[in-house]
Amino acid sequence: MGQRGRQKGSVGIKSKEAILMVAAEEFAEHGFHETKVSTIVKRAGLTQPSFYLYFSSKEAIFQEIVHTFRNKLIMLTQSSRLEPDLDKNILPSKIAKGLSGIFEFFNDHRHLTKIGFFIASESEEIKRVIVNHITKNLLAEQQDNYFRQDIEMQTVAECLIGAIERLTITKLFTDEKNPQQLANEIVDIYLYGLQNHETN
Amino acid sequence: MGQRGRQKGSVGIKSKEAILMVAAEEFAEHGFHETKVSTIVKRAGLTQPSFYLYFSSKEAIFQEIVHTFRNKLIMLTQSSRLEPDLDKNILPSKIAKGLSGIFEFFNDHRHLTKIGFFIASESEEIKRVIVNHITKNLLAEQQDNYFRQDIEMQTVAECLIGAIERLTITKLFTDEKNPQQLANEIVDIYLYGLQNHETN
Amino acid sequence: MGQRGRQKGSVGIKSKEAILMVAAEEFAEHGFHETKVSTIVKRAGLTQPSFYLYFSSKEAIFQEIVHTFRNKLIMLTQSSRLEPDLDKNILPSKIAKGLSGIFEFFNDHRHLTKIGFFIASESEEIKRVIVNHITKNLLAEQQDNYFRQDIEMQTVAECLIGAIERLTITKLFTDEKNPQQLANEIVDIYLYGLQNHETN
Amino acid sequence: MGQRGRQKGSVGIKSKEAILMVAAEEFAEHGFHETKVSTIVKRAGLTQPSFYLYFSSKEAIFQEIVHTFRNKLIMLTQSSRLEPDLDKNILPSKIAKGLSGIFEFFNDHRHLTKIGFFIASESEEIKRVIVNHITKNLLAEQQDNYFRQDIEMQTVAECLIGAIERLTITKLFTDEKNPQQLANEIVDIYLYGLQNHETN
DNA sequence: GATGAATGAGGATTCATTCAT
DNA sequence: TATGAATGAATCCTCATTCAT
Repeated sequence: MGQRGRQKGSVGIKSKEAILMVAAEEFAEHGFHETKVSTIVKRAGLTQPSFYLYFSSKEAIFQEIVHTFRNKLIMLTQSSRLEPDLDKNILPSKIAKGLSGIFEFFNDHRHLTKIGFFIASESEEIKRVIVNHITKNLLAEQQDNYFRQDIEMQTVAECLIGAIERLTITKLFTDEKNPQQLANEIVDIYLYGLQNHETN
Repeated sequence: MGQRGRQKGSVGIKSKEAILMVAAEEFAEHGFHETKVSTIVKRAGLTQPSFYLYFSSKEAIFQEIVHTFRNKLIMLTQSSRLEPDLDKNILPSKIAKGLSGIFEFFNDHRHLTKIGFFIASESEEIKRVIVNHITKNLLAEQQDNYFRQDIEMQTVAECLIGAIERLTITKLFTDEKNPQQLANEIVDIYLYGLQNHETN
Repeated sequence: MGQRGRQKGSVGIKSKEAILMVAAEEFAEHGFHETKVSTIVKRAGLTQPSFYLYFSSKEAIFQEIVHTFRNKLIMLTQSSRLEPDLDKNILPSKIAKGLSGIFEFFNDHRHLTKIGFFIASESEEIKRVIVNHITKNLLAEQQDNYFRQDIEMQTVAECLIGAIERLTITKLFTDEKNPQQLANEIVDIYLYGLQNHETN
Repeated sequence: MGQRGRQKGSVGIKSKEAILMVAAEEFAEHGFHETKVSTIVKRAGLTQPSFYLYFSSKEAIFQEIVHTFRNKLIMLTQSSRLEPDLDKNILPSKIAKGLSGIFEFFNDHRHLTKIGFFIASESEEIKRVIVNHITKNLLAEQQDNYFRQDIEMQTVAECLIGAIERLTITKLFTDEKNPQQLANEIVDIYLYGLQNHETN
């Protein structure tokens, strides 16, 4: 009621979502080329022409998935800006919270993450988005003297993304550790370093 | 007469190496599926059947490249075992040396690195090899009390690999930084952390 | 209650005519195969299933259009029979009138003409209809001694149709000349020939 | 001997020609869309991939055929320029010769003619080429006073092409008349007209 | 050691058409 | 009278791979 025109009914929406869901899984698991449209539609309970009712091509649905991931990720980072003037004692937990948010997000969207972070050719650009975000936060904190002044923060951000990436694959997606744990460990390592202070 | 059967002469070797070289470049740049045998041989100045004189399949040449990378990498790690009982003061430079060795290696084999580290499906396994190697070294040093006792070294190793990975792509392969610089920065970050010690 | 079953109401008729109109245009412009049912209905403001409410197939609507053209054309030719015993002096204008009638008709039904005369596989047969008609008229006039006796009138008729065809495309449909002009020119050429009589 | 490099051997040439031959026949008989690549190669004794060894697409082979026709036709018209200063008495036979050359050509290349003259979308442009050629010749003769001065020669040329077109289809390709006959009849009609001179 | 020629196998995409509402 | 949703049936085309020389 109130909705008119070529609006897709709920049935169509369901079909489209079924396709998207299956496609994400297939792409995540087998990559772009080894994923067949025929497989996607079969698993979604449809036939090939139906696929083209909702997506103009295999390339298009892949892009749609990548963009979904990218957009969600950008929203996540934007909602997690560190406010300034925080107490130094709670900085670690603040950072941990940000990191665990990312891990949480990855955990909740495993297929999307695999695609957008590891399979898509845009993955480099997507990572750059987060690196920039992290860099910005780190620089602010560095200026507030929370961090050492002699470190290049973009490099740190790259290291962090790398760490996140690896831990996501080897610990998070294998269910060995949860987002909170991973965030804490990263904070611990990156904030205090490996050096043994006691015997220092 | 001294040569029997499939013994490859120098001409054949040259052809094979031409193919391998081009293939590595193509695979590195376009990935496995988007690299066509026809392109490889064309660029190598040969024809398609010749390809199969040297490699049983496209899959096979890809594997050969991946294994070359893997083996070289393993050799590298094995040659860089940290000897025990080192002076704490030179530990950082020792570690940096190991890291810069890795970066050096990656730098010298950019195509292979892209393939073996980012494109091959075995890349996870390959990374595991290095992670294990690094972990072993870190554990030894941890037991020798050089490092904090409360940190899980495998996690550190994963972080390191992630950092190496990212910096390789974003700094090394873009010629922004050289192996030595990257190694030093990593050591600095991971050893001492971001924390501002002075104001601590 | 007075309407039973498939009786088409005025709404349906309008839809059908909208489809026919668009279809004629599309077929005329793009030919049979390059015209898509989806395009027709979209332009007619309807959906694909509606199309099949009025036409059993794409082939069917095409045929309907072709037959419409064919029938109209036959009606035209039948209404333009030359009455016998006409004055020799007005023969040219009589013929011109017949020809201009044809051009007029083509001009008023450009889409139909393109389809029925140039696109439909039945176009040959349709042309034969006119050729026969023209031949009949020519023969009558030939017997009445208005025309040379040593000419095969069917050949003349074929030539005329060819001329009409070409001039329709290149002069009429490009709005370079009007039906009357074209008719006159044809009469002039065919009746008196190219030969220069004065210097003869 | 003397030939080196990527030159196609005679076998390949034969295959390509076989494909071309069959394709011309199929296109001529069934049109572009109803002609399937699969049919062409099957009839040529090959498989589908072989088709793409010689032609980049179905569209491409069609174009190649059309261009072949177009080029041959242009060569024909260029070789048949009417020399000036001819005797008025032999003008008819000169013109007839030119026409019969065209009919001859069409007769020798029936498939090509059907494609290039009736099926290809470029057919209009191709006809324009000949119309221009004929127009040029006619104008020259008109200036030499062989023809009436009060006739628009481009219109005549269009009529001639139309006549040729129709007679080709209905008389030549049905083997009812031969090129010479058709040429003569056209000359007779167009030169002297239908008018009965005797009773004039 | 090399190639001209050919192919098996498969995959994306399109389009006319229909079903259920 | 009309449509959202779906599909059967093709068709073009690609690519790794092989055969015969």
